[in-house]
Amino acid sequence: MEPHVPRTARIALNRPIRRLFDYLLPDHMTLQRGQRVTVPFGRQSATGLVVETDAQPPEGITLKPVRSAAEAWPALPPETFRLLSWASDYYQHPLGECLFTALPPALRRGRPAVEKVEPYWQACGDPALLPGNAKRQKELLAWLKRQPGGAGSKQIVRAGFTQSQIRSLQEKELIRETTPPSTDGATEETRNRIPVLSPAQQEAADQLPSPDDGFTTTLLFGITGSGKTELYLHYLKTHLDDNHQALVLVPEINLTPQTVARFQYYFGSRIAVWHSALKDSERLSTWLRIRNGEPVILIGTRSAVLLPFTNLKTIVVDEEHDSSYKQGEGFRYSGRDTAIYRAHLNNCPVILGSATPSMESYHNALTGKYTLVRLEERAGNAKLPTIKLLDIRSRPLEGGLSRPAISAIEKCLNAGQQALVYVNRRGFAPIMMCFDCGHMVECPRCDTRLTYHRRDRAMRCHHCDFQTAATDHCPKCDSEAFKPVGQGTERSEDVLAAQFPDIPVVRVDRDSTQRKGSIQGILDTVNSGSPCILVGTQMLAKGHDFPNVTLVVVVNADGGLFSVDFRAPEQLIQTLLQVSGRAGRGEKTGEVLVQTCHSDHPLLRSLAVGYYLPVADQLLAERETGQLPPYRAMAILRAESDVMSSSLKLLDDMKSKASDCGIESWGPLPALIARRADRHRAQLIMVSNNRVRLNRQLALLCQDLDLMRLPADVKWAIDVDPLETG
DNA sequence: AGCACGCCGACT
DNA sequence: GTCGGCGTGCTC
Repeated sequence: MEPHVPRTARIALNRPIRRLFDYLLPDHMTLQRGQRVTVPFGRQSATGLVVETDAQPPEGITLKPVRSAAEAWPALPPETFRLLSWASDYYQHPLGECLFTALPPALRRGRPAVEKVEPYWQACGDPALLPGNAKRQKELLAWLKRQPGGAGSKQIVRAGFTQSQIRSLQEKELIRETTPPSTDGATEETRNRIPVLSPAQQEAADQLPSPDDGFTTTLLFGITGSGKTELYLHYLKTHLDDNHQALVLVPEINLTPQTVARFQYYFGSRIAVWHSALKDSERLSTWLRIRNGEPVILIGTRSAVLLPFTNLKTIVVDEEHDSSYKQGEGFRYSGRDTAIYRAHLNNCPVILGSATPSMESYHNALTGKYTLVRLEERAGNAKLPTIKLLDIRSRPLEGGLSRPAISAIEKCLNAGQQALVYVNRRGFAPIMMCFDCGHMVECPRCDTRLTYHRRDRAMRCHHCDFQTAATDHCPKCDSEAFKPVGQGTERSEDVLAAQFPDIPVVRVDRDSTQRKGSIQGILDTVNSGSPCILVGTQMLAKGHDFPNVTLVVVVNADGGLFSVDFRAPEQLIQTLLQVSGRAGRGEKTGEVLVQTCHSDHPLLRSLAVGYYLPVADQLLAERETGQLPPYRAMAILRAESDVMSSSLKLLDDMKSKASDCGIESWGPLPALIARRADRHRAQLIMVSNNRVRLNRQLALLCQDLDLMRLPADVKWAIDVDPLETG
C-alpha cells in the first residue's frame, strides 16, 4: 500500500511578512495557482492566494485545512501571477502584499467576485389593475412606460419615486426586471474613425513596431506639442484587433476627462479608466471586465499595469520619464519598468513616449536595446518656443520677478495673450526670518523651516502635517522686523495681481486645487482665451494644453543646479522643458524666460538652445563619469528610528555585510532631511555593475534583516532603482 | 498587519 | 486586590 500523502497548498496572505503558509486541502478540493481562498490564520480567518500546491510542508507543524475557495477560477491569471512574482523578487517586497495590490479592494476583503448590478425595470402591466389610492405607483408605471427599454433603480429614484413603490409594482407583476440596453452601438460609430496624421507623424508611425515582431521596446521621442497622443491613437487603431486588450499608462495628472474623451471618440465603449479617484464598486467592475478578457483599452495610472489582462497585445507608457510611475513607499515598483517586463511576458510591443526621456530609457535607445523613433516637429503650425536665460544677479526683484520679466508679461497681455509664471514652491514664502535676531521659524518635528501661507495666516511644514498660526512679530525677540524671505506661488500671485489689476491672475497648486473640480474652473478660464496670468507649480507643467499661452516665466531655475541628488539636473531640465512646452501651442510663437543667477552654467546654456537630446547626452556623460545609473544598478537601504544613532548603526552593520558579498556601498549618511515627523532617517546606497548579483545580495540582506532582533522603533526599507537619493 | 500573552502603574 | 498600558512574538 502507498502511504497516504496529504495534499497541501502554499498560500500568500496580505501581510507584511516574507513568508508563505501551508494548508491541507480537504478531500475533493483542487486549487490552482492564483486562486483566492479563505483560510484560518491564528484565531482569525483570512483571504489568501494560492502560490503552489503540494509543496513540501515544513516539519513539526500541524497544518490546518483550507476553509474554502472563493471562486473556482484563479483571480490572478498565470501571466499576471508571473508578473507579480517577478516584481516581488525584483523590488524585494513580500509576495503576499504584491499579489494583493493586484486585487480590487472588495476582493482583498474576501467579497465575492461579482458585480452588484443595479436592477433594471420594464413596465409590463395595465395601470388600471392598481387600486385607486395607489396614485404614485400608477404614476411610476406610466413614467416607466414612457422610458424606451426601461430604467434603472437609481434613475427611477432620481425621477422622484421610491424603492418601496418599485417593490410593490414588482410584487403585483406590473413591472419586471430586464437587462439594460447594450451600449455597443457606439462602437460601430467609432469603427471607421482614424486620426489623420501629419507627414512627420506618419513618418514616425511607420517606424513603430508591428505586434508581429513580438516583444520590442520603442522609445518615442516626441517634442512637446508634436501630437504623441494622436500617434498612440493611430497605432492602436491600425494594430489592435477587435478582440485584443491594450494598456495605456499615463501619469495621474494627465488622466483628464479631455484625454479620455479623445480616446472614446475613436474607441467608444472599449475605453476604460483606472486611477486613484475610482470608487471601490467601479474598481471591481473594471477589474472584472479585464479579468473576463473583454477587449478593453485601458487608460490608467501606475497600478493599472497590475490588472489581470488575459489578452494584452499592446502597451503604451506616456511621459515615461515621469517620476509618478515609481511608487514611493511600500511596494516600491516602477509602473514603467513593470510594463516593459509585462510586454516581455506577453511577447508584445511596448511604446515609451516622452518629450524628455529618462536617462535610463535614452541610454537603452542609444545602445540599441530600444528602438528610437523621433518626432521633432510640432503639430499644426505651432513653432517651438524660444528659451532665453535672464540673469537676475544684482537685479531688483518684485515678488521674485525681474523688471524685464514683468515687461514681457505686460507686452504679452497687451497683445491679448496669456502668460504662465512657474514657481517651484507653494505658499507665500518658504522662510519667515527676523532681521534683528536672525531667527527662522522651524518645524518642531522636522529639520525644515515652516512655509508661510498668507491666505490663511498659517505656518505649515511641507514635510509633515504640522501647522501653527503665523505671527507679525518674531516669536523669539518680538521684533517687528519679521519678514518673509524667498518666493512662493501666493506671493507671486499677489505681486502680479497688484501689478495687473484688470487681469485675472489664477493660481494653480496643491492648495488652490484641493477642492474637487476646481481645476476644471481654472481650465475654463484659461480656455476662454482672454488675457490672464497663470501662476503655479509643477501641476502646470504637465499635460494641459493652453493654446493662448505665449509666454512662460520661470521664476527661479537654480534649485536643481547644485543639489546633492544626482537626478536633480535631469529633473530640472525635464521640468523646464515641459513647462516651456506650454508656450506657443497655437498659431503664435512662444517665448520662455528663465530667471537664474547662473546664466553661464553649461546645463542651462545647452537648455537655452532648446533641444533636449544634446542636454541628455551631456547628462549621460556625467552619469558615466560618476558610474551612476543607468551605468550601474542602484538600490537604497533606508532606516529610520527615534534616534539617529540606531538608524546609522543598522546601516553600518548592513554595509559590512554588503561588502562581504562584494557589493559596493556609499554611506551610511543621514537623509537630506535628517529628521522628519520626529523620525531620524539615514540611508545606505548600494551600487553594482551586475544587476542580477545586486538583486541576489539584496534578497540575502532582507533575510538577515528579517532575522535580526531590532529595537522596536527601528524601521527599514529597501528601494530598488530609487528616484530620490536625498 | 492583527491579535494574543505578558508584566508593571492608578483605581473601585 | 484588579483594569489596562503597549512591548514582543506568532500566525501554517
